[in-house]
This record gives sequence, structure tokens and C-alpha cells, in this order.
Amino acid sequence: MSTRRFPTRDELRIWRDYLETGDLVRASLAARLQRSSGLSPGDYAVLLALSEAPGGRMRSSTLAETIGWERSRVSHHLGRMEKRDLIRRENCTTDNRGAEVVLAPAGQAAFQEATRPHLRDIREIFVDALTPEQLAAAGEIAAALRAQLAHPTAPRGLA
Amino acid sequence: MSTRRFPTRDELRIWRDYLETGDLVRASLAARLQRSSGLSPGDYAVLLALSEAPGGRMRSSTLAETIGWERSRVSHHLGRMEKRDLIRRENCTTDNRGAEVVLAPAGQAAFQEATRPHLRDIREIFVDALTPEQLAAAGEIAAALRAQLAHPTAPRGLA
DNA sequence: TCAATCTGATTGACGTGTCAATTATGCCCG
DNA sequence: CGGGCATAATTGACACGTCAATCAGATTGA
Repeated sequence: MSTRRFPTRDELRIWRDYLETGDLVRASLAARLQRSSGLSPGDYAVLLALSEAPGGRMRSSTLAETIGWERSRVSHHLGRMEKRDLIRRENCTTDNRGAEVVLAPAGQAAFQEATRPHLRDIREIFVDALTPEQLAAAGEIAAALRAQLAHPTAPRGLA
Repeated sequence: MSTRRFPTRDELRIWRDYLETGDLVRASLAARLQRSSGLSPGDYAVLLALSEAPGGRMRSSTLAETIGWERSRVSHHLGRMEKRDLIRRENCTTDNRGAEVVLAPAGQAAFQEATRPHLRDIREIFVDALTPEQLAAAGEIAAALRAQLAHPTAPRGLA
């Protein structure tokens, strides 16, 4: 009985629609963000974290944890952002291995420029598109999918 | 009145959950596919299209249309797949500009190896995670979001 | 003290995606 | 015919992501 049938045509269509639509939404928001501020979603995430940190500065590893990225990803992204003067990197005084990421003026400006239009876009593209019931359902669906990922029906050696 | 408020904290949480969960699902499926067959989702999409084409061959531009990719993306991906002997490229006899993409034996084998586990994974990770109502709601949410993307509340010069 | 080890961060190789430019061929019309 | 334009596909430059390897500075334990 654990061997149920393959997904039906309808189920496959919904699955595909679900994922592809998520991508479209993401892409549309990213395009608007880029147009309004020159920032990528990654840039925005970094600047948001920094702007909420005291002094606009943060240890690189703390940043990684805050936005949920791998450390090497952070390193690469900071390298690109540093070239554009959005952030600076300084040596950490309390731990010579460490690096501190500092919000640069251009970064702060771009972030402030970006925030309001970005929030408005999220409302327009996502929130306004759905009825309150659909919005709630979206949250429940996400939760159900996460639960399934955390506890797969048939463990296959994947975390 | 067209200037409604920014999204609430809850709305933002749902929005973020929705997109991030989609990514997690995608990543989990991709990891399983990779493990079971050595194929990436892109590889799978290409091989699926080819395996459904008569003779396992297809014009490169037709392939692009079929799977909804940009042509340059197809070119790059085919280059990588060709190096792994999953496909071959031949000159098109009817149009000397054109290229025909041909399913290679290794590609056919990998695809057949991949299909059943992949469909089962989709069922386990996505379909089985949701109640029938949630599945239906997921379809409706995707449709609503697409409709919104096609007809933005406040056009901002974006297609 | 100082060697083994742990940890913070960077780096390099590579897959993947976009955009703009390029190449080569087909095609149409004066 | 032949110049001009459309089309097929590739290419190059770059952003972004992962993984594995590396490097330097902390830590700690005989």
C-alpha cells in the first residue's frame, strides 16, 4: 500500500504551475527591484540585514545566519557588492580571523530608495492578487510542504 | 484609494514562506533526481522533450519553445549535455542555419532511469503533502498570481 | 609551549541563467 | 542578381549558487 500510483495529469499540472508561478512572481519582483534601485534580491537581503544591525555593521558569519545563506555564498556576494561600493569589509578587532561587513553610504542610499517601492510591489503582485482565504491557504500549503520535507514518507537518505 | 498600506507583518511572512517553500521543494526534488540519475532538472526537461519527439530528435529552436527556454539558454545547456554524451547536435538538412538535437543512448538511458523515481518523488514531496482541498487551492492560487502578473494593478512599464 | 585541531572566511572550479553581440544562412524585392 | 533584412544558433561577459579545498588565526591539552 505504500506504493501508490504516480501523479495524475492534473496533479502534475498543479505541481508544475505551483513551482513555475513562484518563479514568475520572484522574477517580476526582482525586475521591479532592479529597475527602481539597481539592487538584486540578494543585495536587498544583505542590505536589509545590515540596516537592521546596530551601527550598520555585522560579522560576516552572523550575516550568513541572519539571511540563511551559506558562508561561501555570502563571501562571493559581498565581493560583488564591495566592488559596487554598497558595503565595505573591515577586519574584526576582537577576532583577527573574522571580517566585519559595513553598510556603505551608497548601500544605505540604495536600500532606502528600494524599500517602499519594494513593499508596494509585494502587495501589488502577491497580496492583492489573492483573496484573504487564498492568502491563508497559501500559508497553510507552505507549512504542509515544509512538514513533508522535514518528514518524508519514504526516507531515501536525504536530509 | 489606490494607495493602500504596505503589507502587514503576517502578509510578508506568508509571501516569504510561499516563495522559500517553493525553492525548498524544488531543491529537494532536484537533489533526489541528481542522486537517482545524475540529471539536473534542466537535463530532465531537455531529455523529456526529446524523448517525446519523433525519432528522439528536434530542432534546437523547437526545443526552446517546447520547454519554454530562451535560445541562448538552450545553447549553453546543450553544450554541457553534449560534453556528457547525453545528446548530440547535427546540422539540419533542410535549413543550413539550423541545428538538430538528437537524443544520445546515454541520454535515453539516464532519462528512463530517472522517470519513475522522479514521478514518485513528485507525489511524495508535493501531492501527498497536501489535502485534496489544498491541492486545488494551490492551483487556484497559482492561477490568481498569474492573472495578476498579466494585469498589474499599477502598470510600471514592465511586461 | 607547541602541535593537533577547530573555526571564520575566502577561493577556485564549475553549473546555471541573462543579456547583448556575433556569425551564418535564408529570403525578398528592386 | 544582389543588397538589405529576418532568422537560427552560438558566443562572451557577467551574476549567481554550490561544493570542496585552502588559509590564517584561535584554542586546547599533553
